[in-house]
Amino acid sequence: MELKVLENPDLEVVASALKKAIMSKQLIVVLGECRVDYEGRAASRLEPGERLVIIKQDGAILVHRPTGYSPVNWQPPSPTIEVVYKPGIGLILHTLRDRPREYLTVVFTKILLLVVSRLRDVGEFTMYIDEKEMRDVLAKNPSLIEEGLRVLAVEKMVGGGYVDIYAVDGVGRHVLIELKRVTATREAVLQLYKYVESYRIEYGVVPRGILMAPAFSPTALETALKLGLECKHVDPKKLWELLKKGQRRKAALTDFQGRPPSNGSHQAGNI
Amino acid sequence: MELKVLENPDLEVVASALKKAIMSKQLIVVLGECRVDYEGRAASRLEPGERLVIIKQDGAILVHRPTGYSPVNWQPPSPTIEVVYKPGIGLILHTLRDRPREYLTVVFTKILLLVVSRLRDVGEFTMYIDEKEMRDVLAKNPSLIEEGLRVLAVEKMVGGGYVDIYAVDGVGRHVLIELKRVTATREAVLQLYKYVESYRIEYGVVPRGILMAPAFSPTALETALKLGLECKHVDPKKLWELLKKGQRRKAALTDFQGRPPSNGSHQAGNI
DNA sequence: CTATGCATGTCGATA
DNA sequence: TATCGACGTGCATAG
Repeated sequence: MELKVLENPDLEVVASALKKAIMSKQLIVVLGECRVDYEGRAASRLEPGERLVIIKQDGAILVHRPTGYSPVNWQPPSPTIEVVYKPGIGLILHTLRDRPREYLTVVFTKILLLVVSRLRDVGEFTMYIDEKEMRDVLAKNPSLIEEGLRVLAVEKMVGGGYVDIYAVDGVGRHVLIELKRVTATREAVLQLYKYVESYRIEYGVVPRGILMAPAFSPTALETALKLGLECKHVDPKKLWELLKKGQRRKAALTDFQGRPPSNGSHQAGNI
Repeated sequence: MELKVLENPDLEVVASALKKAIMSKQLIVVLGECRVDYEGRAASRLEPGERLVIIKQDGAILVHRPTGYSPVNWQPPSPTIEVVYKPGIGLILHTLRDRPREYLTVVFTKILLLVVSRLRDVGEFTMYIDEKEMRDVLAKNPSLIEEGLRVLAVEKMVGGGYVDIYAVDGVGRHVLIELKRVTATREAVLQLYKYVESYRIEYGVVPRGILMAPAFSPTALETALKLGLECKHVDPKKLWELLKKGQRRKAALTDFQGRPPSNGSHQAGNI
């Protein structure tokens, strides 16, 4: 891996190094004293201080202060990054993007460290469970929602949007299920209500509305009660375990395919 | 400013340097090959690759891939960070936080660069205009919303939430105004509708509902029309200019206080 | 401390 | 391309 490190470099030296690094789409890390101006959707100014500035290989720019999760200033991958050294003023980094039109200007007055590199990163990123997977697990195991439930569709178009699960319960009533992976707020209840109302208007039948979430805010519960909607607890962790088990089983099947099972009849009972 | 830079260091050396740096709350930047496991609200795995890992002075951790704005994995400022070197496995960085209970594990198999430093950053950060400021400017200049409007309150409690501006129009009708700094979606309309409904139930009067935003999505306009809510254009930039003018005037007053104004009567006309 | 709503939200999917 | 909804959203604030 290429790696260039300059400690306490001259601003003019950094300027030319930066231009080259940006041109060749390398990763740049700068520790230095700077001030930052931003204008676009909002507008901000950051007075001078020592910061960590990152220019990524796709042109994304992050200005980080020494604490906190989020960058104080940033620009998503932008095509045009300008570097200018002005004696007496400093090293100016200027970026511009359209849609939305926004600019970000970083003016370095002192550079403590410049790192230029190119990272090779093809490692896959997997999120084990998101709302979609929760939905699929529940759709495949409707008894987790309610005994006797029969799933008719996932992501059914109702009115303007899509309800997560569409089903019929044990006594034949239509059921619309909205799913949340985190604590459900009043917003989620209103979203479900919107579906229930749209469904009523469209089909002339009042369906049951079930909101499933690991927890509910008080206002969510209150609103659901008022609107005649049901709240049901669901444990994402449990679904995740189920999903993992399912994947492991699938993996196992793949692993063993073509090999005669040593005790196939015994295993079959569990599937 | 303290600054330690190690290129291609031994994992064991890095381990002790990291422990010391974390103990003394310094800023750490690592370029290296690693894999990452996360489990908490969700769960994820990141396969090996070269990444930029940052440990901030408050214990916040960011794992960045070579492209994109957002970190692929992270942990907000967490009190407990563990560093262990296991020969044959690698350098393990393990962090845990409660509320929510989440852990993040980074396993380095190769370190290309280690930077330890301490940034001094007391520069002030100013955001020129956010929704709150837009609201205040509009409340102080209600004619920008509608001629003859009289503002009764900002952030008035209605039902569960707070409506941005509460006013009475020229013919005495009550008005609820919801404000958006960006393009208003259907969600914003529903939020306003919630306020209007709550108000109707609470006071037995149907108020006007006005949604103000720089732009409206088609579904927002459609939904607003259906629900009898009004959409009004507002230009954040214009409000920002007004705000700046107000602040400049205020600044000017401060600057000149105690000094006899040279042309006070002329200025008064504009205030 | 929890609940609520904003954010330069960002990001992906979809029409 | 614009819109929509989810997010390990993070974050400040009000109660």
